[in-house]
Amino acid sequence: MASSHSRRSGSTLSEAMRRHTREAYREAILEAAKTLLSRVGFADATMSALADEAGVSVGTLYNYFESRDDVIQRLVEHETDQLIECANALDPALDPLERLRQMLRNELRYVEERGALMAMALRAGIVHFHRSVDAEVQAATQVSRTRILSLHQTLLAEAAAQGLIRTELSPELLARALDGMLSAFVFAWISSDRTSGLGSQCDFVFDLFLRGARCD
Amino acid sequence: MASSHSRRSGSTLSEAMRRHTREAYREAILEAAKTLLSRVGFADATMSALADEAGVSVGTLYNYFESRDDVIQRLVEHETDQLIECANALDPALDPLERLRQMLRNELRYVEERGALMAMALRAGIVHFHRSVDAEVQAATQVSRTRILSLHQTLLAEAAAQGLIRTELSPELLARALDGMLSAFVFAWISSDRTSGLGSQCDFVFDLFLRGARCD
Amino acid sequence: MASSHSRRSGSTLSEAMRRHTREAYREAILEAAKTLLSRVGFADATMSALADEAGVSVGTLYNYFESRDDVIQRLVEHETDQLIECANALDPALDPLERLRQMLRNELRYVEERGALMAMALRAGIVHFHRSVDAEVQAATQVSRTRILSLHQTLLAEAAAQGLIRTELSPELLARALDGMLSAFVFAWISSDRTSGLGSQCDFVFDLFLRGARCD
Amino acid sequence: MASSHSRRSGSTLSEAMRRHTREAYREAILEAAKTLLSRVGFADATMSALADEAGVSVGTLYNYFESRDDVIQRLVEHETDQLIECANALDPALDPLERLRQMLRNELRYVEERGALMAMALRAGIVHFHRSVDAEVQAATQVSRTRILSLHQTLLAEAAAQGLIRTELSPELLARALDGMLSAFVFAWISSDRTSGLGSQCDFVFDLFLRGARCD
DNA sequence: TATGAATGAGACTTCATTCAT
DNA sequence: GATGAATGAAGTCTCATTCAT
Repeated sequence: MASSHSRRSGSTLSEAMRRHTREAYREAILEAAKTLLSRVGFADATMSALADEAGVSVGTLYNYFESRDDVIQRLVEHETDQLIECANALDPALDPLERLRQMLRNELRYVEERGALMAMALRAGIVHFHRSVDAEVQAATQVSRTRILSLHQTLLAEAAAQGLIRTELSPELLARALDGMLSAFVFAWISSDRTSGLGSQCDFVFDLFLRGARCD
Repeated sequence: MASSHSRRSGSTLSEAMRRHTREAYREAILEAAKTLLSRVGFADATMSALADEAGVSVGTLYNYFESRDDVIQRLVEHETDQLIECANALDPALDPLERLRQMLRNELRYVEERGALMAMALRAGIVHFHRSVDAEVQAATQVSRTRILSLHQTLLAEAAAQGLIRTELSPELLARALDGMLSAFVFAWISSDRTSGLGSQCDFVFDLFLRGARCD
Repeated sequence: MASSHSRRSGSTLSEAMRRHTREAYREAILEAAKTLLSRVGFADATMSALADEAGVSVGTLYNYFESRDDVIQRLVEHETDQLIECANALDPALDPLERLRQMLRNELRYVEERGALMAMALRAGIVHFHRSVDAEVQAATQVSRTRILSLHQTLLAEAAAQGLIRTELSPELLARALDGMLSAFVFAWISSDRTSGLGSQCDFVFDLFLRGARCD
Repeated sequence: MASSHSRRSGSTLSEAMRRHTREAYREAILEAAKTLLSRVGFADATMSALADEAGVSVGTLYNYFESRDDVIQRLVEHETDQLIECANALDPALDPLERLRQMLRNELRYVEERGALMAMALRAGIVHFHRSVDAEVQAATQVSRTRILSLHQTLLAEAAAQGLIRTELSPELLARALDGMLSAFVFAWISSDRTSGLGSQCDFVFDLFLRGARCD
């Protein structure tokens, strides 16, 4: 009745519904992609396997994404967004180092709960190595990774400004080192049976980062 | 008919010769593989490309290696062997931390000089992500990686025993963290134009590892 | 349940209206098809593109036509009808050769104005070559083509009867030859920038044809 | 014995043999392509069908040609070469018009004997219409077609110079018209059962052409 | 009836591996 | 042993057609 006018931008109801459905599909496919990638790796995450995982046909994937690379790229962005959302939710009243520690905990928890492989890829730029994952995707991954790294870096710079950490150390290099350590633990966790709490190792890493290994 | 060589007799001499020749071929192919992988990545390192690089035919590759995966696996092992050889050549009179620092320097120099990609694979288990690099290869890579890690770990344990580093810290976890930091710098170097000296960053990392970031 | 329209009763009025609407839709779709085919060729004239061009949904196309091939077939017929309509509108008082000349001019103008590709298909049976344009469509195209040819042929036969052209030449073969010449010029025009007037070349062709066919 | 030296460009025997075999394969594939295209049209001449026709595997096709388009392009060139070879074999002592008539006869005989469709494509530039027959192939086809047309055109120009045909008619347009007429008969022959002699119609066409083009 | 998302057969192409010479 | 052409499974992507809303 009300929707009989095909005015531009009108059709509020069914239009919204359609958009909502589409978005749900996209999300479902990305979710399936994450699961699949975690299970079989980039390598065997073929479009056919992804279709199976998502419970749709191959053609449907191409109704929502332009190509295999597009799926990966969107997934990387999607995951990054979620990580950064977590980070932004931190209490700004805390001192920078405490906020950083919380953020790292979040990231590790995220890895544990959500999807190991993607997070790892985010951390390590691993997408780089896969055939037919072309330059654009790699660049996008690089961007995602940089977005997270700069959050860390910013907090480290703040900490330096407040005299909490040594000022002669470049925040950029510090962030890189810190990230590397965490990545190593993520790798180890993934290669293991993934039972031990990954989050609990955050303190070890962060403490080592702050105090160093040397005897006082 | 004409192949009188393959008689049973007189094996000692020609046998040794044959073995020697075979070994030389294997080495040459592995060398070519390293070069090729460094240049084009796992993705485009097809058997055909490898044959070209090595200056032999595709068929010949299969006379020396069982499969593409086998080539990769042997290459990883081969490279690991060389790294460990370097490590073993270090002066045992030095204190453990100094030996460790030297060893890390070696590894970084190795990355710079020999082949970024392979070294990275060694450090990060990246082989994991490539299609058709199957479980066995991944396991072998893991083993290689563990062999290097345990050298680091041993030195850290020694250092702890001599009271040079905090004893309440697990050498295993310390080695993992240290490795992660270095990996991060290797990644960064590879992703950059690879001009800045990678070796020079060893001290930054090792110093950070020892002293920590915090103000005194 | 709600669809009270499809009751058996009161068919006359609404039935006519429905039929009229349907016909309008069909025409609109065929018009869109002609435009699209002229612009992008058979190859890229997908059903989706046709739906866009016609401003309807893909599903709607299938409410009016049985298949993609059906659309093409009906289009060919439709275009042929129009050409023949033009031909029938010619002044019957003129002598046969003059009527033929007018008809050829009409055809060429039609090509210029309406859609190069379709017309070319009509003239040359090109539909034959496109994948998934199946035998039935080809046959229909052939029929359309033959309908036009026979008009030419009829006029030539008339001309022969009136002693205007040599009678020992088969009107069928003459028509074929004439058609071929025109096709060649159509092809050339299409392959060029399509700026030069195509219609103006009609006289060259027809004159060439006549001075050969004409009685001495 | 003699071939134990792997000198550059040496290995005369096996090298020549190999080249010969390769060439034979290429020819066989092109021959199969011609047959297949004649039978099923461009449309259904898939690589898979071509492989079947040639009695090889799909992969083998790609050892000899870069792509499907490449096959078509080479085929067009190949056929053109043969046609032109025929033309060049004509007795230069004959007068131009007689040479032209012979040439046309050759072409028609060629169509009858060798492969209708390809020849038609050559004549009509039909390749233009097929999806995924890209610009380069079309250009190549155009070139091939032009090569043949210019031979005709040259002979017509000669004839004009010798006062055999009207000089006020452009040889280019004459050639085009002549070609169009022949094409029409080729089309008709192909669309028919292909039993009637095509070659025999040459005289009809050429006579028609001449009595129009000829000086009074 | 109109819609447009889902479907899946099928096209082209790649490349690890085999095998006849 | 060395060679390199043949093989064909497998991958990505397209698009005519169907069907639930």
